[in-house]
Amino acid sequence: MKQLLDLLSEESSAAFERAGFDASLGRVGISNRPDLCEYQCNGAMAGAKKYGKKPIDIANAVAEELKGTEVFSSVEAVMPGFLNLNVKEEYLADYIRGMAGAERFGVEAPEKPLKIVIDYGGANVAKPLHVGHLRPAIIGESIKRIARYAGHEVVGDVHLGDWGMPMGQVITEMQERYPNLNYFDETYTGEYPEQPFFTIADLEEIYPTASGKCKSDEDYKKKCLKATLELQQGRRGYRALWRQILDVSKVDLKRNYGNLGVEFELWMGESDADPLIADMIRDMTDKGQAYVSEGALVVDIREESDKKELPPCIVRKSDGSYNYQTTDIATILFREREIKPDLIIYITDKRQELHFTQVFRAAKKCGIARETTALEFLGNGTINGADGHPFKTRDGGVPRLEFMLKEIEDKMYERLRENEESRGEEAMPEEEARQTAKITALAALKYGDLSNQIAKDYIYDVERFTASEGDTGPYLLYTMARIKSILRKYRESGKDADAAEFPVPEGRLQKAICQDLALFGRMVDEAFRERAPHKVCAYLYQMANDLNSFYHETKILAETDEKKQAGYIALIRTVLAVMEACIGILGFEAPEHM
RNA sequence: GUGUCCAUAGCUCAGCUGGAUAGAGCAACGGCCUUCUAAGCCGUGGGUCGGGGGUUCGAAUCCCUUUGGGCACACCA
Repeated sequence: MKQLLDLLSEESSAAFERAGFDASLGRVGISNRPDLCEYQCNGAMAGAKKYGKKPIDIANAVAEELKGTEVFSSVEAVMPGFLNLNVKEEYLADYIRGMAGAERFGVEAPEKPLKIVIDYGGANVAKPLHVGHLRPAIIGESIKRIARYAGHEVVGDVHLGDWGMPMGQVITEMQERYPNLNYFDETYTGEYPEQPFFTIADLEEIYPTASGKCKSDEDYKKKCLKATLELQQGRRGYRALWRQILDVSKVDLKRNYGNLGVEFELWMGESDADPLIADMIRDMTDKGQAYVSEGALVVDIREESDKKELPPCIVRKSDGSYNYQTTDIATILFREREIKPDLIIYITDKRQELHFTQVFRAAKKCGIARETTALEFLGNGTINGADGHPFKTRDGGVPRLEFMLKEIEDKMYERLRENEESRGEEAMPEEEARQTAKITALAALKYGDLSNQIAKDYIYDVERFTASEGDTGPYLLYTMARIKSILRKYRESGKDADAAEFPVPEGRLQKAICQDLALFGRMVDEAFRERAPHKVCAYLYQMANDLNSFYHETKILAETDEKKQAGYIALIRTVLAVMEACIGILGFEAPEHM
């Protein structure tokens, strides 16, 4: 269905036309002075020059045309030329009834839905997830869901780091430790064991060890580079070992992403693009797009409009191996062949922007990405500690995701128990309390992250995110738990909460809630267009605020007028449903009770 | 050095394609639990929107400049 503001704009635009002005001036927006009106139109001022009239005269003329419409309850032209509008309660109620009865609250799929690939994992095989993976995962999952809700066809790809130097490092370290294993025997031609000889815990120890040695030991680093190259060139034992490392790692990664409420449709990796690389490189070379420079094969990606000379894109290193620019370009080729997307969105730390600029340009220049495929980089800011520097553990290490989650879950569990006690309630069974704490913790973490703009850094503060007050995830869930509690009791009294009809709002608070509800579609649209989950957060917070004010003032279950009560029930039921949809596209859930 | 992003209340952040008196939360202070979850609600105080210029009827928002900071800048991802 059409968005409320569009409907209001149509009314207003028609009035501009009837008064002899351009319809485009009629755009209606939300009032920035809620004390004066609900909606406003500033077109009279914009049109003053064009028509050589005073803004207020235009506004007055339009206001005259708008009087007596079905839509507005009041229309007022005020100096210097604002058009202040209020909407009829009945109109608003009808609109929301329409929303409530429609699929996805009236959010319509676009005429031509886009096929979108979102690349937001970036996890590396053999390395546990850490702070750095948190934002891409959370943001990517949310953008994926927003895009899907907006009616597009979307798949998320984890795009595992399974083909670069870290693989060579792990293999090298294993070879150092267990040189006699037949994986390392180049003359061996038999089968390799089915079961890996190592666990995820081993990998988590081996990789950092190898990585550390590389920094201090040149010879060791050379071995790693060599192993990487040989792996990529297909050395049999290495491939077998690599496959096992991959399998062990994937199980662990799936579990960890799962705990974050993050799911990928595709578990592709850099290695999946590998078979395409040789032909791709040959093609680039044949066409003269790639040439040798300082021993490496590069693609020039400079453009006239550049303010700065950009370094070329290296597609093959001077030692003959491929780096992540190669695999990223080959991955685009892979996606073009297999998926043919209209849009690929990459979500990674914003520090990688130059890399993606190079990759995108090279892919376009070499005709690997079609003209019509939009390649988009969405760089996220870093998570900082209280000191404003990248978040670290006490001893200066990189915090692991698992431990961060655990910390925040424990915090929520504590709060839950404290609140039960202060309310004098019966304590929840242990298992339920843990589960509730888990759900709430994830909401606290994700809301704390997503309520910030993507590109900006933010300060990670467990105390603040889990806080019992303010603009937090728990606050939203608490609001929802309150609604659920009322609905539950209403149903327990034998009444049908779903049968209640949405009421014509009475009073300021109810109307405010209705206005919030009516803007849902616009919010989804905006959140998708601007890739801005924080707009969903802001919307939710506004909604929760208005609902809580209403909640406080109106005793719903004590209401003796049954019809009135049913109206209240319909109101809060609708709010709950919309809030559910919102947290759904943010990527978290609400508990029944907290 | 070059490019790029950022700078809004003591702290953490919003501010919709320029619009009326720049908004929230935290912290501070003052109210509200015999009634649906007080993880709540209501209120008070707190701002030269980093500085300076410009465009405009109108600028936190657009342009220029300046200061301060983050980040990136050929074979690591």
